Parts: sequence; structure tokens; C-alpha cells
Amino acid sequence: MSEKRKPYPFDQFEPKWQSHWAAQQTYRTAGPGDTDFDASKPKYFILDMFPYPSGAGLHVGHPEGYTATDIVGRYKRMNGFNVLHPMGWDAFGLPAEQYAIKTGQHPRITTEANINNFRAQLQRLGFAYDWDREVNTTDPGYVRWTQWIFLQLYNSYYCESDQKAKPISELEEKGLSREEIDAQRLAFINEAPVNWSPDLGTVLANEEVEEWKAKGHTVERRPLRQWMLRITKYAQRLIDELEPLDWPESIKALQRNWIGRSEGAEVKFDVQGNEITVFTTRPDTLFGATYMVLAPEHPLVAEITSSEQKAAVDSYIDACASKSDLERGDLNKDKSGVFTGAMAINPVNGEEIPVWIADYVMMGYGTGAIMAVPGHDERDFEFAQKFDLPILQVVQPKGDADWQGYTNPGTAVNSGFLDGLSTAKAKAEMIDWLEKHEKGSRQINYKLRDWLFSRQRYWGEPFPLLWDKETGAHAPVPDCELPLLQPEMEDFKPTGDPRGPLVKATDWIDYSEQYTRETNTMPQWAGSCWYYMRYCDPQNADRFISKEAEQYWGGEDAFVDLYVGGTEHAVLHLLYARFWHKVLHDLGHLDSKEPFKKLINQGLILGTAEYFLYKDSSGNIIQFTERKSGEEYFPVKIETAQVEQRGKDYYQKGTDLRLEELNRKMSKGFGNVVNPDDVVDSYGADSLRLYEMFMGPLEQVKPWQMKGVEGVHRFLAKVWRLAFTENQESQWELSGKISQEENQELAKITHQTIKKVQEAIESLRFNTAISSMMECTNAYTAAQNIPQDLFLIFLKLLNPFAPHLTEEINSALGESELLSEQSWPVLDESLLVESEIQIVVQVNGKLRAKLQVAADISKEDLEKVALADSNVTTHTDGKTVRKVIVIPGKLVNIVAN
RNA sequence: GCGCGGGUGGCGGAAUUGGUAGACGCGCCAGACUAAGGAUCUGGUGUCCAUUGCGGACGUGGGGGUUCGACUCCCCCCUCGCGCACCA
Repeated sequence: MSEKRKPYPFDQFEPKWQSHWAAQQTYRTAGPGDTDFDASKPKYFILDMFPYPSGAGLHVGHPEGYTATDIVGRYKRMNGFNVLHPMGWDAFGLPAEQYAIKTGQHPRITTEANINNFRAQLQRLGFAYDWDREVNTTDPGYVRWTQWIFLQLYNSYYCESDQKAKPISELEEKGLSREEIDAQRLAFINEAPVNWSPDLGTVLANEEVEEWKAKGHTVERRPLRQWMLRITKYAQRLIDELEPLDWPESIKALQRNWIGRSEGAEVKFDVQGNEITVFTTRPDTLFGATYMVLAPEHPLVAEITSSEQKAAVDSYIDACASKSDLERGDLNKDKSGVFTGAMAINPVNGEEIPVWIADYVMMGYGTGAIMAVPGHDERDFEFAQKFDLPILQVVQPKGDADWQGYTNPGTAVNSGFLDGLSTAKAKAEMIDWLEKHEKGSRQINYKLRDWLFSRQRYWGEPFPLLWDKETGAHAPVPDCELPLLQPEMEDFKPTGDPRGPLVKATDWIDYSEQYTRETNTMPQWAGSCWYYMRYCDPQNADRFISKEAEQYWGGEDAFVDLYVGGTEHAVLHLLYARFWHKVLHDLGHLDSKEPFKKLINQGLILGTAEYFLYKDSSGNIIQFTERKSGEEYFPVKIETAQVEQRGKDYYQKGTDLRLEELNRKMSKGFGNVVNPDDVVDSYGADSLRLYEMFMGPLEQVKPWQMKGVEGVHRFLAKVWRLAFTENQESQWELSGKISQEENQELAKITHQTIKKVQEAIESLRFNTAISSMMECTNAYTAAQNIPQDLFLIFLKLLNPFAPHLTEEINSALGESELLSEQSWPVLDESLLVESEIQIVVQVNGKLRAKLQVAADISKEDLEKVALADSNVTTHTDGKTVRKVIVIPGKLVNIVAN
């Protein structure tokens, strides 16, 4: 089988230019400290979310964002910016370790192999990364600073009055005890119910639970001593300082929602001599509280439960404990609960109300206890109905809505001193009353929990901490001992011991006579929390980033100018990185408050999956089966029936079967994964890059269509053939179409294209940039000759998108300077001015004529010409012209009836 | 249920202060070049009517409104996707 002839020889010149750029260090970025650094140049820092180098290699989703940033980077570079556009590896993490356990290889080996594969794949796509600045989170030189930053958190506390982190030494100077100080550290140890996965042998952050469950691992609640980071102290700042950022509204909303601020009050109830505090957002409804509910795990449950109810309460608590979160949430919308036998006093009216426990109240939020106002809360209403508890009206709805279960604002009724007040005023009035009588206070709550930071795994940064064998106190390892690496171990499988596999390295743990080592490791997030900064100064052994590099690249308000990545990191990575950045800012290590100024989420690329749909006579789907790769279109039982094709769908005549294509997330299971290497083999890197940008808006979800790749491939071949033609021996030679003649028409089109392309790149609308270059190419194709100066301009416009092809043509035309190092063409506005323009004439808003008129025609003349046009008069004859609207340069609308 | 984002030809999508709806590409149809065309080039392609002339009617999920004029602004509804979900 002979190889299919290529429409242009990308297979030859793409690798050639890649090695040329690498040899010439074309994309090396000079920074502070480099001899060739030019500090007068403005900086532009573009960041891709660095990949986790999995064994599966690159998929087509990776180059989507990377191509977008590459285009912006090349464009900015051509516009005189000193562009930092680096790449690196988020290389710690559970998947690498799971794979290592499965194959018996050390994770360092497999990780390194995966990185080499990823790097080679990326280099085939011609990205202008400065590979000298490559960062790897597992490098000892990197781990050293991850651990150093952790110790910054460990050695600081949150000062409430200044609303910022400060060194822990300030508390020492105040004479606080060790326990008091430890209780305030931003990194602290805490015994709390955590998500323990027995088969992974580690705990997980709340945010990670679903991901690992989805992969088939079990996760259960279990109280354990863990390292936590006090991110909750930053809740308000994480909300407030989000506001000015140039981020998609959806991501901001996701973060706000995750932090989950709610304003309300804490109210103290007396329960048989115990004080139980509840949190409510509706203190105005306190008169309507007819019972109280505690979470089953609430510490006072045992204390207040009456002897008659003890058996029922105990068995209910047992039942709750054995339920997974899933059962407690999704599957159990039906309310359950038990009366404790205790009564509470409503502080506002002295009424006695029963105290229940129920699993719809959660220990983790607020105080783990609520006052129930069934009249005006859906959940309380449902519960009260089920258990026949009293329901009181204390809010009069607006309009004629039923008051039962009415939860919106209204007017207070049956509420003593609140009667007649609006909900908003009643809330404020009640809080004042509570504060005056010391029965409660204004309170703001957040859903955000502190960040569970320790893992019981081998493949992560060890905590640089020691435990005093005598006192049980913890202390940091000396700075000179960083990085603290994992010990070399043959067997790093999880043991089920909640201290993690490092406990088996007995020599390593035994630090000294006095100290033993902490055996936990950090989660994968640790490395990705600060990697963007390390790119600025990747080799620095004295600091995580030099002051000079930080000030040049980092800016004043936010560090990275443009950050592009997937939406899956909306609340985890992006929140954690902001938190660390703020701590480092507070401690004086960074000028900027925020890591990422502008954020763009590239949309998911979907693959095509095929399904058999069986429908009954009324069109309902009765069976829905995935078509496996290689499977025949029709199942055996109807094989002989007549089949009809309409478009892409196959219909079974007289039956109810059809084969449909659906767009689904790419996955091995669907067999619809597109491998970028295959695309590069068949069409070249430029075609892959161009197609990914031409598919549609960057942020949108869009389906992959191989036909579309062929379309842009044809476009690039067309550009190639503007300069080259094939001779008798099937060799490409210069066509001679590129000439020295002048051409006004092409000059105009070329400059229009400059304008469109630069505007499109600035606003990240790459698909329209490409379409305007296609239009320009169509004009060139139609022309006899193309002036060389115009064609060279066009190559510069296309260069950020298709760097190999444009570089090859440029050099073939005798240009010695690399396109990558040239400056962006200057738009000549004077060429865009038209002497004649087209005017649209409407009659009653409907298009009736198009007129060619002089661009400087007066309003009066334009109106006259428009009214005289024969296509217009046929629609105005017999009617009276009531009004004529003239928009100079655009249109005339005649109102007639 | 709450939050966010969408709904435009057969398909992906254009239309950035309200002013020619459907750019560009895919697909499809016809023609040219050819021994041949899955290469390339040219023309056509929203729907319906007329097509022996021009042309005409309808059309951006549905309904209403504002306006000389609405894919675009306002109100109501339908629908799809994503995220959160007993958070008091």
C-alpha cells in the first residue's frame, strides 16, 4: 500500500522547524538576572494549567488550551512584550502511585517516563515554551520550597484585628503557651471525622471524595488525627477579593457558592441547664420555633437524653453512623428522627419546646443544632408534618400565598415586639434584642471547611515536622535539612495503618534520641498551589522566587496575566492557590494579593458515540444500547429488515430502531478518544492547532469532527499552493505567483485582515480570526498575482496559528529572519477607507434595495436617491411616506402606509 | 429546589453601542480539468411560492411588549447542558 500523498509536505518541514527553534533557543525567555534581559520591555505572563503526566499521554483536550495560549504568547511577543509562557508537570499524586503499586515499579520511574512522553508529544505541536523553565513538582529542588511554604503556614496565625496572617513569633512574644499557639497555627493538627478510604489507605479532602468514589474506591467517615490548613480564616477575603478579578462569572459563582457565606444569628437555648447554641438565618422567626433538632453526632445528645428515650436515641445514632454520606443525602430525602425526651426553653417567649435528633441536621455546619420553624422552613415543615409537631405562623406572606411553608420575606405576625415589621427589619430587631439580653448575637457562617491537608501515601511531599517523644509536641525540621525526601523503600503499599506507609521506614522515622518524624505526606494540591511562581525563577536555590523575578513577573495586584485551563478546577486548585498566595502576601513574600488576573476556561471537547435506540409506537425509548467498536449496525434479530439512511441516521422501515450519534465526553469505554499523535501523523501539527481553534469559541463545549480537521488542512494546503506549485517530478517549487507588483484591492483586504485578526486574538475569538484569514486566502487564490509585501504580512498573521507552515514559506521566499522573531504588521487605516459604500434601503423595516453611493453623500441626497429607487417606489406607490430615517453610512428606512 | 451558561440552516458556528440574519468551514448539488478523481478550481445551497422576467412570503426555542427597525432590550413560558444540593 503506497502512502497517501500529502497536500503539502508538513511531515518534512514541521520536525525541521521544531529542531531549528530548539537549537536556536528561539523561545527562550530572559528574566531578571539573565545577561540579555531587557527590563524596559513590558511583561506578559501566560499560564497553562500544567498537566498531570498520566500514562495515557496527551488527549485532544490538552492542546486546546495550550494552542490558545501559544497564539496569544506569539502574538504578544510580536507586539514587543517579554512573554513568559512555560510548561511543567504536576507529577505527585495518587494515580502514579496506584500504577506503581500495580506494576511494581517505583513511581519516580514511571513518572519520569510519562513526563518524557508528554514532553515529546507537546514538542511535536510546536508550542513556543521556554523548556529551560520546565518545572516538576517532584524534583527535590521544588519539593524543598513546597515544604518551605508549608512551614510558613505552620509558623503563622491569622490576626483577626488586622485580617491577615502574621508570624507565630508574635504570639510567643505575648507569652502564650505552646498549646495556645498550636491552636492558632494556620497548619494545625486536629482530630475530626474525615473521609477515610480503606482500599486507598488514605484520607481524602471533601472535595476529592466523589472523584475517587467514581473510580470505584470506597470512602467512609472515621475520626482521625490529621493536619489541616485554616483556609476558613480567609473565607471572607476569598469572597471579597474575587470580585475585581477578570474571571468568568460562572467560576466566581462556583467559588462563592462553595465558600457559602450566610448571615444570621446564633441563639442560645437552655436545655435542662445546658446551653445549646443554634445558628439561624431567620432570627425573625424565633417566635415560631416549635421544636429543636440536634445532629445525631452532637456532643450534648447523651447528656440530655432522658432514660425513657435512651434506647430509641442510641439505636437511631447507630443507624446514622452506619449510613454512608450517599445514603444520608440523596437516597434519604424522607425525614427521620427521634425525640430525646429533653425540653428546651425558647429564649424569646419562655415556651418549652421538645428537643429531637435527626440526620437532616449536620454536625459539620453551624453549631450542629437548629431551631425548627416548621411554619416557614421547608425541611422543618416536612419533619413537623411527619412527626405531628406544632406548626405556627409568624410570617404573613406577600400577596395571597399560603403561609404554611412560606419561606420568602413577608411581615412578622404572632411575634410580640416584631409584629408588623418586614422580614429584614424583624431580623435586625431580633438580633438587637438577643444581644441586649445576652441570648445570642449576629453571626456569619461559611460552608467552607478547613482544608484536610495530610495523606497517608508514599508519593507526596513528607511533612517537614518532628514529634517530641517525651512531650508529644511537634516542631519543624531545621531549614537546612530541606528538602526532606521520602526514604527509598521497596514496599510502599498502603498498610491500612492510618499513619501511612512511611511508618515502615523505621530508620527514617527515628530522627534522634528526642524526636521521631511525622509520617504523613502532602496532597497533590500542594505542588500546584504555587508552581506558577517557580517558573519565574526555576533554579533559585536560595528562595522560592527571587524578589527581582517576583517584582518583574508578578505585578502588583495579580501575578499571572492570563490563565487558561479546564473548569474542573473551579473550586479546588483555584481556591487553594488563592489561599496560599494570600498567606505569602500577608507574610511579605509577595506584592500581589491574587495569583491569576484573567482566567479562561476552555470548553470540553466531546467525541462521537453511537447508540442503538429502540422506541415503542408512541416514541418512548425502551432500549438504549451503546454501539461497541466493530459491532454491526443492526442486531441479528432484524438483520434482514429493510434499512433506510437519512443523513447520518439509519432507520429501520416499519420498525422502531434507529442508530443515532451522540456527543459524549471522550473515554476509553465509549471508544471515542482522539489521539493527537494520530492527527499530527495524518494532517500535521499546524492542522491540529488550527482545527482546535476553528471548532468554535474557546470556552464552549464542542464536538470533535474529523471532517473539520480536513477542512482546515485544505485551507493550509491552499496557502501553501499560493507560493508553491508541483512540477513534473512531483517536487514542490516556487510558483512565481508571489510578485513585486502592486494591487490596491489585495492591499485593502490584507489590511482588513490585520484588523480582524488582531482584534480577534485580543478578545480570544480565534475561530473568527481563522475565518477572516480564510477569506483573505480566497481573495489571494482568485488573484493573478500576489504582491510579496502583502503576502509576507499575511504570513505574520497566520504565524501564531500555524508556525511551521508560515516559517517554511517565509524562508522559501528568501526571508532570512524568523517570523517568530519579527514584529506584528502595522495596520494602515487609510487603506480601509472606502470611496463608495453600500447603503441598505428598507421600507417599513423590510429590505427593498441596496444602493452604491459616494461615502461622503449628504443625508438629504441619500434620502432623495433612496426614495427614487425603483425597487423602493414599487413598495411606496399608493402610500404616504410618513417618516424617513437616515443612518449615514448604513441605511435608510422609509415608513409609509 | 438553588446558582451559572446555552437554544440561529442538514452540521460546527458568524453577526461586539439595536441597523443587510446565516460570514467562514463541513456536508450536499452542478460544472471545469481529466484515462480516472477520494486532488484541484468555478458556481449553487435557510424554508416555501414563483422561476417564461423581476421577485414575493416566512424565518434566530414559544408567546407578548418597546422601537422606524429586535438574534440583540424588557416580561412570561418551554427546553438542553454544567455545578451545588437537607448548609438551617
